[in-house]
Amino acid sequence: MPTRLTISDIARKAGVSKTTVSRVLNNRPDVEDKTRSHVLNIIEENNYVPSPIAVGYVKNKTHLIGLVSPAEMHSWQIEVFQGVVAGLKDYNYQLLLLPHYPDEAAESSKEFDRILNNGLADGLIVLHPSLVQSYFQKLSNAELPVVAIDDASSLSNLAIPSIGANNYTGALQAVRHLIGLGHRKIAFIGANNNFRFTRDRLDGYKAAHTQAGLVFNPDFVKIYDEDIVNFRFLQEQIGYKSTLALLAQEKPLPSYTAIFAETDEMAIGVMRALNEHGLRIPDDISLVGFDDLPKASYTTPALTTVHQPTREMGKMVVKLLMDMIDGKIIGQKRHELDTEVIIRASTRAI
Amino acid sequence: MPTRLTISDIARKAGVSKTTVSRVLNNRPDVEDKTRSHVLNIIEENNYVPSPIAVGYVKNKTHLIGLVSPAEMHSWQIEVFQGVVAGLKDYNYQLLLLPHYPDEAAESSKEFDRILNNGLADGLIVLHPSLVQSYFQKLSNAELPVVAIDDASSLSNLAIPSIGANNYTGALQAVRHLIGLGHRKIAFIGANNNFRFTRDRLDGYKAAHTQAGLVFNPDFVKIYDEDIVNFRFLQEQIGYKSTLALLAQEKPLPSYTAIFAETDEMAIGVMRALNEHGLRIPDDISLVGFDDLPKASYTTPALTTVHQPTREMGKMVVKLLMDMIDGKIIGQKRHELDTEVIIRASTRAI
DNA sequence: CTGAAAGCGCTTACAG
DNA sequence: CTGAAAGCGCTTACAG
Repeated sequence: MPTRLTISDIARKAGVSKTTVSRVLNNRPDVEDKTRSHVLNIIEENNYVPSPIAVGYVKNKTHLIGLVSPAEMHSWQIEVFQGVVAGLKDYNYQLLLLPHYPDEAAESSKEFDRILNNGLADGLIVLHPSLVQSYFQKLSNAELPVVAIDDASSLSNLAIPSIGANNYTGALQAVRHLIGLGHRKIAFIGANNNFRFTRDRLDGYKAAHTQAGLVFNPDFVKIYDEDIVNFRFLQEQIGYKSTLALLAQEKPLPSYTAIFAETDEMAIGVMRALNEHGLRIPDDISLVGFDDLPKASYTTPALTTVHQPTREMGKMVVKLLMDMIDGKIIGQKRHELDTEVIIRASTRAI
Repeated sequence: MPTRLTISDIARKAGVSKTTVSRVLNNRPDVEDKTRSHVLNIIEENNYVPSPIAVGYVKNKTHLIGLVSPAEMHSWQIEVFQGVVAGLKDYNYQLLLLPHYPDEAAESSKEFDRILNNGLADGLIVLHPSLVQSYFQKLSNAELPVVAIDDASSLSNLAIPSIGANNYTGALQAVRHLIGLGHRKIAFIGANNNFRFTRDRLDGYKAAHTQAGLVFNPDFVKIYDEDIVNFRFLQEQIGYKSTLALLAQEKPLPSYTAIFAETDEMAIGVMRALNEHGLRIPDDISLVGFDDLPKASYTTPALTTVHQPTREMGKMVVKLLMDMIDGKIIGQKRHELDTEVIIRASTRAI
């Protein structure tokens, strides 16, 4: 096939006008059956496919969904991403990647402008929790349908609908599990609460204490306070450093018998720190993570954690965006999906 | 911004013709400096960005790269994928996902036609080892630049350039590592050799024996022969089942002291089978995998394996495709990148 | 039910 | 150095 066939070629071969071919292509009712099947035959014979770029151009609709994410995705983001891809199966849309490269953080506003003005996508999915607020501001002003996944925007009441796990309940369940095992002194390790999910998980931790009639000890809550530029690479270190700080408080042995880490990556850092101090999991200290990353079942011991329905979240975000594009929905709502505690080998009764 | 500005708006505001604006936009030299800077100012002031779809349409170039992959990517594919994204940073191209959904395998030819005729991408990256031959045939006939990653096409001499790890040398190194530790009887577990990489790894295993003056025992080579429809989900099972078959051959104890598994996923299956039979790694049997997946360092014991430079492969595939699109290269070559044995805890001297 | 014409937002010869 | 006109491959009123 040297040069691609156009609608004119098909019209000529079929002996009809381009208009009629276009009608057939778009399944318009106002075409005689005979004409339609004849044109369809010609199309079939010649293996003709209309140029998507021409169609997109004239219809002002590309059938492309832009996915804004860090260039280097974090394990959790990849899971959601795969859910998005799975969700797209049911729609006649394709996914365009709009990665954000962190080294351009300095001029990130410009970089984000480039992404936003890209003009190629009919809608945007934001899978980038640490996206700067000003960008969300711009997004919410844009005419483009946008939906976010576990984002920071919700903290400032921007008009962007979002989807996430029920982080509050998830944390509540996790800590309840520990309490159910007899633990009474449970430490919390997390990052600063610039993120909605970090805040919610801490709240869940506190609520579990309250509901069980326990008072949590603020000394046992380690919030890593430095600014988190690159959340992906810092998490393990946050877990590690926070645990060291926690251990330094009580010598030689800590009084808490369990630790709830805000993410699995942090939990892995916790494991490393405990290991180095000769503390055994779960014999000396029980440990619960959050996220249920694929690697959570490969740690030693396998990590008890809170499962997030990442695939479902990906699928749901697609459906939501599609509804927005179709004008069926004027979003702005927050949707939360249920979590589940996955009990593995890092927790035990005392 | 209610309606988007067009080049005509800018031309009017600047008091020049659309042609001149277009020249400025495209950095053509034949514009007076004064005119250029004036137009540039107007563009800047109005925050004007040319419609990529219109530009793509008229230039017949979308600046989009299509990535053909399974909808559900396998850990190794994700690593390469991230390399592709990283590689794209240096080019003015964006990535369009062209996932293949396996349930449509029945009519996969049609499904692949849809992808191929998509017409939106200026070039294609195929990250889908089990892609059917007929599709590669079509790809090689298409006018579109295509480059594959560790594909099956090379087996049939199709004219598609490809990139992969040096699987032969990688396997050679892995088995040499075992031989260096004193192992003399080393089993091999792999899948059928419909894939170039499976064949090469087996060849490397054999070569290591030959070069060391050892004869390998064909009874110790377990090739899982059933057709592999969904490589992702079967690997762990292949490792598991093949190990069981291997163990059934010699009772109660095997005479080999090490196993080389063709992939890390298979190695994980091997671990499970050995565990169930009360054989300890590495005390009773040493184990080496291949791929160095992220989870390889989280297994118990941490897996000694062959590292593939997946990020580099991703970057390289982008560069190659860009050169092809620019007409700098008429590919067809196979490129291989070096591997490295990562020694962890699953191997030891005997 | 069908077709001629205009137009989407750009670029590219062509002419000056 | 600059602009008028044609054209890329479709769709969409409009007229019949």
